[in-house]
Amino acid sequence: MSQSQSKPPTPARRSEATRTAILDAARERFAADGYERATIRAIAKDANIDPSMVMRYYGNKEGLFAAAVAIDLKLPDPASFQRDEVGRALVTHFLAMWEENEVLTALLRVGATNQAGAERMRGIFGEQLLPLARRVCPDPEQAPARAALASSQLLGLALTRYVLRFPPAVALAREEVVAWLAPTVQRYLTAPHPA
Amino acid sequence: MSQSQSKPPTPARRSEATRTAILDAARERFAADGYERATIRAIAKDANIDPSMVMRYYGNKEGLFAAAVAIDLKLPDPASFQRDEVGRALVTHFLAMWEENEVLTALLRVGATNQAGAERMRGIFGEQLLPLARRVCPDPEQAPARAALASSQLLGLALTRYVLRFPPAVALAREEVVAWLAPTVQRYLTAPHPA
DNA sequence: GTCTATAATTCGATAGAC
DNA sequence: GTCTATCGAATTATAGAC
Repeated sequence: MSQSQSKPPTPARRSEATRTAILDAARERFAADGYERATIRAIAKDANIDPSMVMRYYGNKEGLFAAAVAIDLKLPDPASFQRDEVGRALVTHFLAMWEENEVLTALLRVGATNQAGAERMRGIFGEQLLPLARRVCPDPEQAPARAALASSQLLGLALTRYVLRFPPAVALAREEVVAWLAPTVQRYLTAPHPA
Repeated sequence: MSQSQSKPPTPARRSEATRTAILDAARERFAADGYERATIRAIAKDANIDPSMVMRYYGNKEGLFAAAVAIDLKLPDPASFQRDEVGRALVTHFLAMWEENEVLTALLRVGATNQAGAERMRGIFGEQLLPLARRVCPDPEQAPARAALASSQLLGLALTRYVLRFPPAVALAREEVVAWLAPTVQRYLTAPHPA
C-alpha cells in the first residue's frame, strides 16, 4: 500500500496504529483461546509490540478485553422489512456478523468462563436485541422472554458452528441455516404465546 | 447417616469414596470456573484431600477432566413416544438432565475454551443424539444436519439459561421452555426440508 | 495411602533507563 | 513512546519420607 493517501506518521497517529494492532490481535487471541489462555505476552507478540505497551494503553487485562470486544450489532431497522420477515432478516444479519470478524466469537468464548464476559454478553443482547423485539412482538410485556428465546437459537447456532464446530453444523450452507432457523426466530418473536 | 447399611471401610472402599468425592468436586469446579481456572488445588480442597492424591488417581489434569465429565445422556427410546412427540420428549428430558447435576454445564463451559472439551462435546452429541435422529427423521441422510440443528437449539437454551444467565431465560418456567422449544426441535427432526 | 517439599514454568504487573 | 529487567504470585507436576 502506498502512503500517498495516508496521514503523516506523526507520533499521535503511530500510537493510533499501535492501538488498533493491539485490539486486532487481542480479538484473535480471545476468540481462539478464551480469556485465561489469551496472554498479554502472546497478544503483544502478534501485534509486534512490547507487552508493556499493552499495559500502558489499556491499564490491565480486563481493560484490554473491554476495549477489544466493544461491538454494535448493527441490527436492521424493523421498518426496513415486513413484520413476517423479521426472522429471516435477523438470521441473515447474524450469520454475516459472525463471519465478518471475530468479536462475537471472542465474546462467546470468554462469556462462557468469565463473569465480566458473561455480563458483557447480557448487556449487548439485552440492550440491542430487546428494543427490536419490543417493536415486532404482539405484547411488549413478553418482549424480554421472546428476545431471550431468539438469542438462545442464534447463540446456539453460533456455539455449535463456530465454537464447538460440530461437523454437520459447519457443513451447512448459509442459505440452509437461514431456511431452517428463520421460521424459528420468526415464531419466537411474533407468534402467539403457545398456551 | 448410619453406617449400618454401608460396606465396611476397607482401604479399597475408602479409596472408592475418595475417588467419587474428587470427581464431585471436580465437576462443580469445572462447571463454575471452566478448565483453566478450576485448579487441582481448589478441587482437592473441596474434596478434603491432598492435591497429590488427585494426581495419583487421575495422572494429570486432563485425566481428571475426562473422568469427571463422562456422561450418558440417557436419551429416551423413540419407541416410547409418538413420533410427533419427539420434540417435547427431548426438550423435557434435556431440561431435567441439565438441572439434575452439573456435568453438562461443566462440559459446555470447558468445551467453549478447551480443545479436549469441545471434542468431548462433539463425541457425546454425535454418538448419542444422532442415532435417535436417524430413527425419527424422514431421510436418514439428513440425520446429521437435523441432529446438529436440534443440538443448536438445546445447547443454545442451556447457554443462555445456565451459563450466560440471561435474566429472561432464567425466569422462564420449565413448562414454558418446553412449550416454546418443543415445536422447534420437532420441526428440525421430522419436518420436510424447507426447500 | 497420605503428606511435605519443591522443581520448573508461566503470568500479570511494575520500575525505571533511554 | 519504547524497551529491559524483574518482582511476586500462582500453577502443574514430581520426588520421596512416613
